[in-house]
Amino acid sequence: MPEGPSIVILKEEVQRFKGKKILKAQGTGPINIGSLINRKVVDLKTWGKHLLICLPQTTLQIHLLLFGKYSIDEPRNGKPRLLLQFSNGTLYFYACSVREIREDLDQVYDWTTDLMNPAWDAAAARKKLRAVPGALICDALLDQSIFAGAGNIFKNEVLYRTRVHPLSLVGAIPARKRAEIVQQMHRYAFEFLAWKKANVLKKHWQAHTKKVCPRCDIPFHKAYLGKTKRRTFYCESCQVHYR
DNA sequence: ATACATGTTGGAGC
DNA sequence: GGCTCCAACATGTA
Repeated sequence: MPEGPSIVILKEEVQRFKGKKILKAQGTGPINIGSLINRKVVDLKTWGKHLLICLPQTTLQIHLLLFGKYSIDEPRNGKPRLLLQFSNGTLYFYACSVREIREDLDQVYDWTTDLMNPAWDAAAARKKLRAVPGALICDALLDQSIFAGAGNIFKNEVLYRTRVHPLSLVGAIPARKRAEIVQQMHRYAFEFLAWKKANVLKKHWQAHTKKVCPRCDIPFHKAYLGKTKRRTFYCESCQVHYR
């Protein structure tokens, strides 16, 4: 469910509620549910893995985390974390984090960090990478303050495409190669979006969950690497270890 | 059925 | 005070 492109799809699916008034709201958690009634959805945005439901004066931030689910019109089993009913349908969110943001969104979010946003700034990402030479690249690619919206699939696929070993030190990777990684992160975000929409995302995985390197045919390594200790699939032979 | 998975946070312990 | 590490959370699937 949750990487940035999937949240963009979610935003597109809920567009019909933009401009609509909340007729009924239910939920658990820190939100004052009663205060939502009769307020209008003035905009729908995303930043990284966050869906932002903009109301006058305030914004609801939905993060689906690892297991979050949503549905439109058809409730699922269990109690929704948030339910919003409009004249033209009902939106349900389950097992997600729901927060309220009262500050101006432009103060809270740096839109240039979001891979999916037109404001995405590759040069800024390169600069942030330059600033963390001691980090492992497998951790840096999951850093939401550098690549908002990227997740574990991005990490595995982009490191494989660019032939970079996940344990490479950011500072040891040549600047040109780092630039290529940044560019591929952005490119993969939009390929992910297109493939997910066409229901063929998994078919295009070259490394993630794979057992054998499609390039040289030797077995992939699977390990839980970096500070993030996330599942990593890589080829010791094809991916260069910069250290 | 036990483990694992597209993720983040909050608090303990340095 | 700040950094790091780990437990905790939530749910469907193999």
